[in-house]
Amino acid sequence: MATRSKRTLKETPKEPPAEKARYHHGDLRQALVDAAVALISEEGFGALTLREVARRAGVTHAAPYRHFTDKEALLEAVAIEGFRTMAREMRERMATAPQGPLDQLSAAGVAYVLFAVRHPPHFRVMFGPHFRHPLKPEGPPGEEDAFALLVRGIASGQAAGLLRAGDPRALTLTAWSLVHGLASLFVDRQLEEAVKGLEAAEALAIVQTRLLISGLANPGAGGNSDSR
Amino acid sequence: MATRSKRTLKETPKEPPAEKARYHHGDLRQALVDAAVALISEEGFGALTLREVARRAGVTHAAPYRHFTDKEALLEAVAIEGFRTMAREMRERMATAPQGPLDQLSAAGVAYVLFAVRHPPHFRVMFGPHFRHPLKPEGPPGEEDAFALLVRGIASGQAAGLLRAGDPRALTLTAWSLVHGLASLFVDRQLEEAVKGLEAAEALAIVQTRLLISGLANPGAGGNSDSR
DNA sequence: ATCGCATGTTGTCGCTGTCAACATGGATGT
DNA sequence: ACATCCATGTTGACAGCGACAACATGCGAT
Repeated sequence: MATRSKRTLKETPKEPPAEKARYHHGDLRQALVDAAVALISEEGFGALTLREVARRAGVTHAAPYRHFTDKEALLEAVAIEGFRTMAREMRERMATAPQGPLDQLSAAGVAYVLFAVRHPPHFRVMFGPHFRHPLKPEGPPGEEDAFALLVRGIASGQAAGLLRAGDPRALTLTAWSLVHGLASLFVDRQLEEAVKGLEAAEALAIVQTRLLISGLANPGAGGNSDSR
Repeated sequence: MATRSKRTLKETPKEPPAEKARYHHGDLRQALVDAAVALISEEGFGALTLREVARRAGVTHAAPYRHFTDKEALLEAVAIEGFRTMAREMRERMATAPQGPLDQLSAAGVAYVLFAVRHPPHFRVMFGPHFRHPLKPEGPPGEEDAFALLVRGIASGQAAGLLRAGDPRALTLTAWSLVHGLASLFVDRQLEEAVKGLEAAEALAIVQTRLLISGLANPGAGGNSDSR
């Protein structure tokens, strides 16, 4: 088997890029997470098996237990990776969007939906019925998670007088529900087959977030958008 | 136990209410569905086992295979029951609500959310990652499903000039996403623990649907609601 | 060079999903 | 009335899975 030699370490006296150790395998923990995501994506949720994940990672059936206490712990790692990736993608899209509060909010919402479309296994694990506790997002300290980004977007819009006044928590929940619902409908394939491409999903997400934002706009203000 | 003839194929002199048979057990098929729902509700999704379901129904471990080809088929039966119940609850709430288009739409949305809060196992199975095909709602002929009720609510609102003009499909998707997202967040326990009661959920759903509807209202029309 | 402990392996157990063969009894036709 | 049929339920079996214990290996600190 021409797989990557199990030890890339030979020398590499400089390998502190954080994360876990890399003893025999290299980075089995991450390899298991990746294998789990690929397996869900290819074979569906029912095919997710610790033993198959181990097989794909090239180790025996009990090796995963050195990194995860049980199957649920592996899924939890997938979920945490998903929360971090989602927040990162939202921040990235917001960075390349116009800086007005409403456009920022729209960018956050669109990125939320697109994350789900691009990473269905992660999204399903994050919000699926696989955990006992609600499972907090828990990103690296100093980084805003997806929910915080929405909260900030709503607050900025209200502060600028572009969004209607009122309990910001209610408006935030409206925005969150809309993007979460749209993302869920995409992932669960409830939408007409017409919108199956990534571009179609993006276009739909843009239409929906703009529609919502214009609905939540301050009736007293002039326009519906702050970038045109 | 009131018996009911099994097949409608032969003669069915006086028993066309359809449904399945009831030989030895009575109505094992429905008993298995009920047991599955109770099991998910009590022990969680991971505890759902065909053998445990059979145990709870008082039959041996292979009996379910006389009614369902496999575990997925049992879940499909749960999902179909859920779709029918959801549509029925929505119709019931709409029947007791004011008859204005916007109040009807709001009632449909609130009932959608409340169905999820009241029947989390059904909701999760309906929209979970448990099936290969999208799984069409499929209600009894002549009865509108949940989506059709939302479509009709939007169309009525637009026809009455109470909702903004535009592609009705876009507005319908907005409404569907909002209620579906709110329902999903409730079921997956992503919301603050503050709103854990049924009344709190209902109040929140009412606030959210009204907020959405006022956002989608026709700016040309006078008020936001048609019942006050 | 040595040793310890993290990492990976082997073997095992109970449980599950699924199938085949068998048993039972209610419905059916004459 | 009665023999029969077949839908329903049972028994037994097999492979695969999650999880654990005991064992083996080798990296890294000493």
